[in-house]
Amino acid sequence: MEVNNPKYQHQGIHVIASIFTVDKGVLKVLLVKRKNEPFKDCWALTGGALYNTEDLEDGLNREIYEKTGLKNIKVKFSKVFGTKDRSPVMRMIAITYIGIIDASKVEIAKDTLKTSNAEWFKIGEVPQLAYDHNEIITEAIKTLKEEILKTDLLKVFFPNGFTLPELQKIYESILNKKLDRRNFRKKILNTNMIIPTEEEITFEGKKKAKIYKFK
Amino acid sequence: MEVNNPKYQHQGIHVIASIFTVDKGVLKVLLVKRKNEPFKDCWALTGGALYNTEDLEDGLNREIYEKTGLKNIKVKFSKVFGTKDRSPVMRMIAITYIGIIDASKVEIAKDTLKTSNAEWFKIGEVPQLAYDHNEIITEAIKTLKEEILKTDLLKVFFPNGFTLPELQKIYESILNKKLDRRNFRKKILNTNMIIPTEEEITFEGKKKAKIYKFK
DNA sequence: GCAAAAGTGTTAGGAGTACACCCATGC
DNA sequence: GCATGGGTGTACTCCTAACACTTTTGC
Repeated sequence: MEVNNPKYQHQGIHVIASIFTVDKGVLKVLLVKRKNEPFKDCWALTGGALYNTEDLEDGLNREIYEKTGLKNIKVKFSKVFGTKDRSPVMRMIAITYIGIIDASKVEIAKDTLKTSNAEWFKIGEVPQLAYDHNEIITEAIKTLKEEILKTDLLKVFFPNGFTLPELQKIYESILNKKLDRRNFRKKILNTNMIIPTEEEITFEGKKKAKIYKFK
Repeated sequence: MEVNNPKYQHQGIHVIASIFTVDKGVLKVLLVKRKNEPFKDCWALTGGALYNTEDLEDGLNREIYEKTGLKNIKVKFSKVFGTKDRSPVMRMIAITYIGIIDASKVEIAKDTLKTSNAEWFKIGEVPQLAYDHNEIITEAIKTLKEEILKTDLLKVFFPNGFTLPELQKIYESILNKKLDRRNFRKKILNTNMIIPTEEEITFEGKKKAKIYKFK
């Protein structure tokens, strides 16, 4: 290929993460306010231009760190966005991911080199965002709902184990629907992703609940 | 973003298709021989550098056309390949797709501006390819096996309808395993993707078989 | 009449879903 | 003793997978 062929010069790769949390039973997504053009002062997802020296997920983690101070976020691929006009500056392809963290356990940097604010927004109260980030979130929520039942993404909420009612609450918040307690137990125990411990704890009720852990 | 920042200058996007066919019960993939560096004279998948003026699938179809003469191939997204060293020339991200055509119904251009040959290779007899294309094919076969049961990708083989034994043969060739005739019928009829016609035809047997069509 | 393929039905197991009652505890 | 949430079992449906015999027809 010809490195300087104008037909495909000035292209770049965005790596973008929709970082979610569940806060008091409500699914939220992390947005940052941009300091720079394009879309100066707009809210946006975390992410940015991939460097030549980085693999995709490494670049994404650098971007997340630069814009929020968060380190080593575990992400899962969601979708590719590549329409030719999605960036006003130059041709950018977006490789998008989802991640989930426990907002109560981390400190988000509100002011960085590139951002002037950072907030958790409820799904449904997300403002108009930079680029095609609104569309990216829509797809990210789909991916999240699919992945959550197949993976241990929720581990971040429970470093020291969890009771099934606790876990179910998180599932319900993300899927945005009530689940039957008996069916949830059967399903989650059948996945082989979690194992019971000998410990018990009282969570919301008066009766003790058994503590489980992710494998 | 700074257009001339060297950290993310000279990046590009590959759009790449693993184009499959089934030929006498054998799954094959289309490869072309490259005329140019890098990987001059190597076999490779169809595809190439996306232009700034094109959406992803449009660019892919242009590349397929330029390298094989094939037009309007229906493709499905497979996977993203983005390790930093996957191209020796510059930083390239590959957005990969699968497609399927009936090799007996098309003419593949063997000599083009960019290719000196084109051949169908049996899966398992694919040579060492350019870039990471061997790995791309491996993933593409996975995607193909998943998509084939959910989509009407196989329509291309049967523009005038098909009998269930015929369709089953193709499925078996792609999945690389025998299927039970009764279970296959039940499953495929349940998908609601095909409808029976009033016509019948003899295919391999002596008894007539009913002709179906994709919706 | 027989070889070769087309067509068909039943059963068993697993996953999902709907649903109701008892248990342990704090107050 | 009662309110609150934790824990459990059963029945139905649907999907999957295994499996054997009859039908048609060309030779």
